[in-house]
Amino acid sequence: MTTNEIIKILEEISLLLELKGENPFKARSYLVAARSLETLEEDLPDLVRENRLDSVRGIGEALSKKIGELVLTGRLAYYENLKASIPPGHLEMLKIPGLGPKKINALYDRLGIETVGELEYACHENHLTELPGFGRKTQDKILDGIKQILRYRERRLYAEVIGEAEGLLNLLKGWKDVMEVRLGGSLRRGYETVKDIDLLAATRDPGSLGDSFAALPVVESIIAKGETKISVALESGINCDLRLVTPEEFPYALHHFTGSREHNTAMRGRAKHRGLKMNEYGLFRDDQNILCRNEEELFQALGLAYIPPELRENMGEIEAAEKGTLPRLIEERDIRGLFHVHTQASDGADSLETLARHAREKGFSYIGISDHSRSAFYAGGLSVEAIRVQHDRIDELNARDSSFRIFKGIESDILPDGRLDYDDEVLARFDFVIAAVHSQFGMPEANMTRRIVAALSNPFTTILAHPTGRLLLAREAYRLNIQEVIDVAAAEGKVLELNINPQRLDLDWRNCILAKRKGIKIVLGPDIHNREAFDYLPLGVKIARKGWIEPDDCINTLSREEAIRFLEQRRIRCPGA
DNA sequence: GCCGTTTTCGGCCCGACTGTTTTCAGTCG
Repeated sequence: MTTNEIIKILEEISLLLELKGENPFKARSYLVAARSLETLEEDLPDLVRENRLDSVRGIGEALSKKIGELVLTGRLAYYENLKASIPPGHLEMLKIPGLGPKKINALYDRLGIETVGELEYACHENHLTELPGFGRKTQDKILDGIKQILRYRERRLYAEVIGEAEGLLNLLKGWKDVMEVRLGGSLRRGYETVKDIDLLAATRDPGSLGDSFAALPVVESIIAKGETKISVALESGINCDLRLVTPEEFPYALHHFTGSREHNTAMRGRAKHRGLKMNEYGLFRDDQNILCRNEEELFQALGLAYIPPELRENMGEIEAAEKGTLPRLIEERDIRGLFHVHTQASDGADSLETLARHAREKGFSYIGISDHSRSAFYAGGLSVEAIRVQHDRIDELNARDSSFRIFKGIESDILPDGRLDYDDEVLARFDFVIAAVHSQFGMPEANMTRRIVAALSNPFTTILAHPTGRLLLAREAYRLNIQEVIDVAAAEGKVLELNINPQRLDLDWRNCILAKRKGIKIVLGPDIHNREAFDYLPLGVKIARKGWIEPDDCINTLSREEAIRFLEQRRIRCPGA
């Protein structure tokens, strides 16, 4: 059982406990443990075998035993019993807005409702209005909620939402009553998927601003509207919250509505510990607000360095901010060149010349071309002859312009047995080799891990592309011991790709944190199949920042000369090259 | 279920909005 599967089970137990009406802090403790497992530095089975699991933050005696059982047997009796004690449809019913554990249990006790379908039927039959604590409005809201979960996915890709969010932001910036406005929530934190758009505005006139916002043509319906918060459903199907505060409250509110919830909980705990109270309106000692003009001063007031929004997931950033060991996160202007670019020679839309020109115009100093290898026949993988033709062309272009460098690379399939796709003699001709899995995704974990480890151990491999193969909201990662892959990559001095295609964002940022700690270099790979993909870079950098990546951790920040040297050094180690 | 500069027991972050209520419970973030 992989660590990821164990994390999912802990999260599910937390929900099941809520449904059972257990102590909410008990339910939360399972979530805290799940977050800790996400950035575990050591191998989970090792920790279990050596009885050291309870040294992990948020894992005590009971959870240590339960996680141990999962690791060693792949099962957990406690979880199975818990699951069996609750109608399976109740978990799904939790997703309906406005329905929580108490109401779900009331529906079950009074009406015997076990599934979303039964609930929908009961609403149509008007049965909910008979229940104490329920009324006509609740019933209508539940029906709407059911329609909504059937109509829309729960989460969207960051890239799918950011355009609309920035559009609204810019619109609000132009309104005269708006003194300041920012994005908050998961969009500001650069989370890979988002549930809604959070906007925060400073104003002296919240009433009229709220009315104007609710009246926007893109607003399909109003979910909730009060003094400080307006929730609406947009025509695009995504929900948007606008929070309204005074300019004085803005810094505290910005921090509060940026989250994450886990980060906020830890921050408020820290405040409380120092005899302070923290909320969206201020930071108070007794009833006296401690003046903070911006987020920097707010962190300072709590004895912390400024924590960039991307890091606010309660994954060690508060401790680092206290000790002054926060990373100097990578920025877009640090990027000097790109690797993982496909041309018309395989499945790219643009020619080598067009891509090189475009990259130069965008201010880059180099690109690394990497078309597909011959086994990727579906993608027009390159024959040995086609490679020779491409290399001649690259040599010509490089000779013509010494200020810009085109590197010769290949995205070589990792064959099912772990070999790369060409003989050593051919592999030795490239400046760099990206190894990637494109077939037989369904292999058992041990085989897939062995396959990728073999590719990482190949001296010709420079980079491992999209290490887990996931497609966000569409396809799970292949079954893989990512811990082992990271360890081998570290030992072999290989580069791991953070593929910045918005659907991939793979390596996952949580694993970027682990890879960085092991000293592994990361490459941002736009996986360019057409010129538009150059626009992936802002999101790619944001996700890299979320993975605690600093300029020195990332090979895209190398200057042209440094990149030449970096790749040359790695080639020298290859036998026969 | 976790955790300890007040603690091995008793806390555990805090407030807005809604709907069904005459003072609050449930849900949400």
